[in-house]
Amino acid sequence: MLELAILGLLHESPMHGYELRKQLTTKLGAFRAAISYGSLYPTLRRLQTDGWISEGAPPAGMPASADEVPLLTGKRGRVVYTITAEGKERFQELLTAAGPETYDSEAGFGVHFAFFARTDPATRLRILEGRRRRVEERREGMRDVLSRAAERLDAYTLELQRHGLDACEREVRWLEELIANERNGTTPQPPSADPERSS
Amino acid sequence: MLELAILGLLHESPMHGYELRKQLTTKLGAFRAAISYGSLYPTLRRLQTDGWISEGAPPAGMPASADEVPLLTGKRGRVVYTITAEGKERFQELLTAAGPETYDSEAGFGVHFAFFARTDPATRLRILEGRRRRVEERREGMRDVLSRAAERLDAYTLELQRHGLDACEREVRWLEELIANERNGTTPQPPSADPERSS
DNA sequence: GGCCGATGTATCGGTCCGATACATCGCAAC
DNA sequence: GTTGCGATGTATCGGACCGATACATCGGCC
Repeated sequence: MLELAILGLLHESPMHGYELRKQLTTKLGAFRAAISYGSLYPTLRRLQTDGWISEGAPPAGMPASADEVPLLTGKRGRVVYTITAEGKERFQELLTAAGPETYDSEAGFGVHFAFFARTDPATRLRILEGRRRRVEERREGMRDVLSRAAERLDAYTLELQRHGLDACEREVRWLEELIANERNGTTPQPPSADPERSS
Repeated sequence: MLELAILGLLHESPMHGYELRKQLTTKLGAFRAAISYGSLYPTLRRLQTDGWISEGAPPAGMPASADEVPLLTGKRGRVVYTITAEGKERFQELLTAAGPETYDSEAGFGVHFAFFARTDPATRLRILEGRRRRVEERREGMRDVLSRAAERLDAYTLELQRHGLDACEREVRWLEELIANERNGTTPQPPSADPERSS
C-alpha cells in the first residue's frame, strides 16, 4: 500500500523522504490522515533492496561526489530517491493487480484511486465496482442495526449509526456516478496538457 | 482503543470472544471496519493479566443454571470474560482521559462516541470540539489543494479531493449540531432507562 | 453417513503508527 | 553577533492492529 504510493509519486519525479511525506499527505489526505516516518523510511529501504528505487539523482548528470554516499554537502544531507526501470514495471503490476485488499480499507482504495489516471479503464471499473460492493455491505449492516435493534441502543450509538449510514449512502452514490462515467467513456478530462494516451 | 471498547462492552454484560467481536463490529461499524482476532485475543489476555477482566462467570452467586455455558467439558470450549471492579474504574478513567489520540483517528473517536451515554457532559463537549478542530484542519488542507493547486492535478485526484472535502464539511456540520445539543442540554434522550436530570 | 456453514479459540508475520532523537538551515529578536 | 526557534530533514523503537491461517465443535440438511 505504502509501496504503491511511493512508487507512484517517485514515478512523477525523484524526491527525498520529507517531500515524499508531504506529497503523500496532501495527495492521499482525503482517505487517510498522514504517513508516519516510522513506516516511510523502512519502506524506502525495503524498496531499495528490492531494486525498485535507487538512491541519488536520476540520469541527469550526477555531480562529482557520486561515490559511496553522495550526500549533497558531505554532512548528513538529504537523500534523493529515484524510481528504477524495474520499479516502474512493479508499479504497473501493483496498479493492475487490485485484489480485495484494495476495496477493504479506505486507505487502500484511496491510494489506488489517486493513481487512476495511470490505471487502465478495465481495472478502474473493477476497483470502483468492488469498492461499491463493500460500501453497500457496510450500508446494509447499518440499516439492519437501525431497523432491527434501534430500540435497544442509546441515542448516541443511534446517532453514530445514522451518520455512518448517511456517509455510506453518499459514497455509494458517488461511486455510482464514477462508474457511469467510466462506462460512458466520460472519464473526467485531465485539465489540458496530458499527452498520456493508451499506448 | 481496543481496550476501551472491550471494557465498555463487558461493562454491559459478560461475553466470550466471538460475541465480543460481533458486537464490536456492529457497534463501531460506522467508523472502523472490523476487529481482527489477531488483536482481540492478545488484548483480552493483556486485560486479564492487568486485572481488568477475569475469565468465567460473574461473581454474583449465580447458581449454575443449565444455560450457563458449561461447555468446558474437558474440551476446548468457549471462554466467558467478565469485567472486574478495577476494570470498571479503568473504563471510567479511559473514558475521561480523552487526549488528542481520541480526535486523530476515526476509530478512536468512534469508540469514544459509542460510549458517550456513559461519559460525563464536560468530556463529551471536549471530545466533540477536539474532533471538530481536527476535521476542520483536514478540510482546510483540502480546500487549499483545490484552490491553489487544482490545475496541477489530474481529474481523478481532483475528484478525490472534492469528495473528501464534501465529507469533511458534512462531518463538521454534524459535529456542530451535536455540540449545540450538548450546550443546550438537549442531549439525545436515552430510550427510557435512567435519563440524566434535564437542567 | 457425510457435508457444510456458523460458532468458537488461537497464533504468526507483517504493516503502519506515535513518540522520540538528532542534525542543519535561515531568520528574527536582542 | 549570538541566541533562540521553527521549518526542514533522516532515522529508530516499541507497540497496536490486521489478514491469513489452523483447528475444533455444533446443528442442520440431504
